[in-house]
Amino acid sequence: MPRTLPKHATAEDMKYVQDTLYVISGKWKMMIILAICAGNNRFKEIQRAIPDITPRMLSKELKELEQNKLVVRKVYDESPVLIEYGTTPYCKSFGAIIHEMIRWGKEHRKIIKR
Amino acid sequence: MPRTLPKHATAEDMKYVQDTLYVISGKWKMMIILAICAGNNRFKEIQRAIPDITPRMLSKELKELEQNKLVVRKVYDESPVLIEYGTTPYCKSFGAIIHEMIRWGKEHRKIIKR
DNA sequence: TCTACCGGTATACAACAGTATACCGGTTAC
DNA sequence: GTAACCGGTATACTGTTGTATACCGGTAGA
Repeated sequence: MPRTLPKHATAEDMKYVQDTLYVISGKWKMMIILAICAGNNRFKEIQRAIPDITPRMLSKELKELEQNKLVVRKVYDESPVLIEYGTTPYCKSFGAIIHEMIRWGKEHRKIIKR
Repeated sequence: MPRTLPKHATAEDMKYVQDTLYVISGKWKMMIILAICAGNNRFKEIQRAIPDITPRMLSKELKELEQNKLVVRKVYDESPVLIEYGTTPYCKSFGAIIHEMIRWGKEHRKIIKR
């Protein structure tokens, strides 16, 4: 893993970075993913797991996550119909970034505090 | 580098992630950092290097980057006074995340396109 | 029948991020 | 003196993001 800034990052590279940022931007997206990973798979479960989120935001963010294939929405055609959200294997590829962010954020707080 | 999502990420961890996201959020921050890395160290140089940025935004983003110690503002007391922006060694610790984002964004575009 | 849960949607609004446009005082080059 | 560059600031606006609050039809249990 390189520890220097890319000196020759192209405009193309920047687009990729912006894409990645776009996909995870949004106040609740990360929390939603983690809530699902923690076993909250139904709409109301996720809502309860994330105290202050409104159903409107949850609905909206879930749709975006689904479009970006980080989350799948499964409909079980029982009665009453059961809906479950799950993370995709692809979503797990996100792990590296999340861990890097935790590490960097931790470090950052130390740096800023002095 | 772990390739799975953190199953037991704490609320604390989430704060760090949000912090990291906060520091690099902003439409122009990444481009500003890369522009400086590419050798554009003066205000107007950076402005010319990033075609559509307004001086207001450049000023604002530079201040935030300075507060977060990713960028330093050096004043050379010649006449006329010369001001130079530079990235900090700390800023380079960001490299890992940028590279991860480029990699992931590239991958993501493939995934989404099919 | 009444209440409560499910998976959401509708409408209106507030807050924040970003843009457009003009301008500032100081310095140097013609 | 006047034009152009430097490093920005001021004001007003637009656009996007997130919030608040209420509500929907369908199902299940008492």
